[in-house]
Amino acid sequence: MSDVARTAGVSVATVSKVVNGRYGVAQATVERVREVIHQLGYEASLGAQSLRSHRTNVLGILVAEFEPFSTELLKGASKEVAGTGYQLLAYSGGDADGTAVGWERRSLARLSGTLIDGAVIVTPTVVETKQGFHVVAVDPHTGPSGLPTVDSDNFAGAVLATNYLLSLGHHRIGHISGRPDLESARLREAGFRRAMADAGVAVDERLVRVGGFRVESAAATAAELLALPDRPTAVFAGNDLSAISTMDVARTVGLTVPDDLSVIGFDNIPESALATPQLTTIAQPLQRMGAEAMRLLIDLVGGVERDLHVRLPTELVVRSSCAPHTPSTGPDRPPTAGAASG
Amino acid sequence: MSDVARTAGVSVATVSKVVNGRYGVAQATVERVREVIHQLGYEASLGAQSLRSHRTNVLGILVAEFEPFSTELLKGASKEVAGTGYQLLAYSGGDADGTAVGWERRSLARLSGTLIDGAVIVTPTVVETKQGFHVVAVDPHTGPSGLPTVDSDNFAGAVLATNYLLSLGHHRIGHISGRPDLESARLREAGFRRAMADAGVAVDERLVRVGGFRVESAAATAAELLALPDRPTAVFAGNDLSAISTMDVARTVGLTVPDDLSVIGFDNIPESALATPQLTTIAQPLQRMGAEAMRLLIDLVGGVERDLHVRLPTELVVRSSCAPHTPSTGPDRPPTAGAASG
DNA sequence: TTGAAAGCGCTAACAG
DNA sequence: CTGTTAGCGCTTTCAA
Repeated sequence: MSDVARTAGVSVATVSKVVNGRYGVAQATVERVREVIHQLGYEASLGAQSLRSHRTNVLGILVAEFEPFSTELLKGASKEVAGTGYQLLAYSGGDADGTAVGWERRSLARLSGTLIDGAVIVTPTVVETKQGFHVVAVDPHTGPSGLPTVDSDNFAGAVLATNYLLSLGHHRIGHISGRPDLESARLREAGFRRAMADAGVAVDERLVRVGGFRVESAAATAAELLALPDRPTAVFAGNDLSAISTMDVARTVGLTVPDDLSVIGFDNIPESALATPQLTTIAQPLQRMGAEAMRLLIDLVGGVERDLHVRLPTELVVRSSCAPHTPSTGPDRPPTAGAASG
Repeated sequence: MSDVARTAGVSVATVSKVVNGRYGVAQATVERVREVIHQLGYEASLGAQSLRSHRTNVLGILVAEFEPFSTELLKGASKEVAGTGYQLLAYSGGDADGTAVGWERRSLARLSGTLIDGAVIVTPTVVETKQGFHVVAVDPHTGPSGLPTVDSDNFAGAVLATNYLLSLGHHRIGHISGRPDLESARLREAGFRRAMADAGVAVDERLVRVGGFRVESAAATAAELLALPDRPTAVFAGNDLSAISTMDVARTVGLTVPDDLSVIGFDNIPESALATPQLTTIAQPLQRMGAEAMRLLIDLVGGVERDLHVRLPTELVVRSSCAPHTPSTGPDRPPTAGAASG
């Protein structure tokens, strides 16, 4: 900026005024400075600018890592933000294995005082709101209470998934649950149990295990499940990543999906359609969730009064990873003719 | 930081030393300060820190917008960066319609003096390198020359795509080309022409039109192509987004893909498998490209001597959007009931 | 071993 | 209308 000032023969203060369109600068000066700025390709440093002004027109989206779930949100957020005059800054603050708790607090602390005017945080577990700084949570720990939130109807989705499996005649249904600290994971398990109860099918507790929503941990859990003497004939995985992991493990131990094992996921990340076989799953409107979260944040920053909680519907997407339960599928059932249907 | 200093009964200078692990602080003081930092949940402001120290351990990845192409790169970059001690900051600096030229220069100028130690820029057209700041380009304007670069073998991929269409018996093949300012787009068109020439098939210039790599512009181009009295029987689209757009347009004008029109794309973004019908395409190893770009950047920042250009292979992914050319496929025939096969 | 002071690039008050 | 000055939160001499 001092370069610009020197070249244009004015002070940095004047340049600053021109850059920020403040009143009180002669038209001729404005034009001269503009010209120099253009020539020199000057652009204000985000760091310095925000340090001083506490307003940057940059909105943050904080994630642990850039995986399919968060990048889908990002696509939606990006579309929503286009044309609003805000820019988007996505920050990945998780560490190596993505398990470190507290990344959300750290990232927020690093960016919030400066740099960004507000933030969307993806699957946060603990976030104490700094006052005067706006935060929106997507799929958080605490559920609807507390922070402004965007999520989907996890409970209903889980019921949908479980009922679908039941309707195919499955009874020994396993559930690989997600991160126990996430409300969504708890609701999915609760939905699973509700649907089973409503159908009068007892849940075998040995078939319900934590998978943690991540590829490696879910694979370990799936391996345990499938090694059981009376293994499940169907698995409802807590998310698509776990489901895809489960299918991989099934293949490894010589099981064919969906003939020997039906698998259903949750999320409908694009990767679920790329899996072999293509994954049947419960769709969350991921991009829309990202967009809604940004909209909510923009409204908050702009002081717009509005509903602080957005819940979007889920739906069943039938692809090829589930099949009717047949006698030959079950390790424990005596042969019965015909496919069951509910 | 002054809060911490006050609470711990020391000066901010001392706190800074503790935070940065500098020598010359009594062990007892270190522990006391650490304790306070922990209690207060203090985290240094990225903005202020970088303004002063010019080293942040944050690497940037600059994109025009978060669409499927850049988010795939992001996934790869995220994995590569995990465990290196760097954090990833993705910045979307494009404006509303994503067409504004110069976003790369602006974003770079805003972030480079401070905030990030180096950057990967996705599909830049013009970038003047500031010395002392490391930049890696993915799929750039200028091709291999100039900046350190990561790209894929666009020419070979285009030949692959065209030959595949040719092998299915198509002769009237259209090409919806990409952004003329991108080397990749030019190479894809060149590959198309080469393959056609090698096969002794003349290119009808009316069937080669700019689509610009984006959904809307490609749709307009596709509409023109399909409205031609002697429309093509197959289209090689410059990227998957254009290809999917083309399929949408085809449906709109009553054409069935692949029976009436074969479509092949380029990129293999996850969305291509979600399209109906599933898109046959040329795969670029997108995530690997993102990872390689980060690796290259990390090496540059770390002063490692290495090859500054990485080119990765492309491959044909056959799905369901292409079919053999049959007489009934031609536009000059009256519609016939029944499937066009045999 | 510690703290006072200067300054990173910028903006905001105020004086000229 | 313009420039001088102070200070955002931090790091870094340098003196105590």
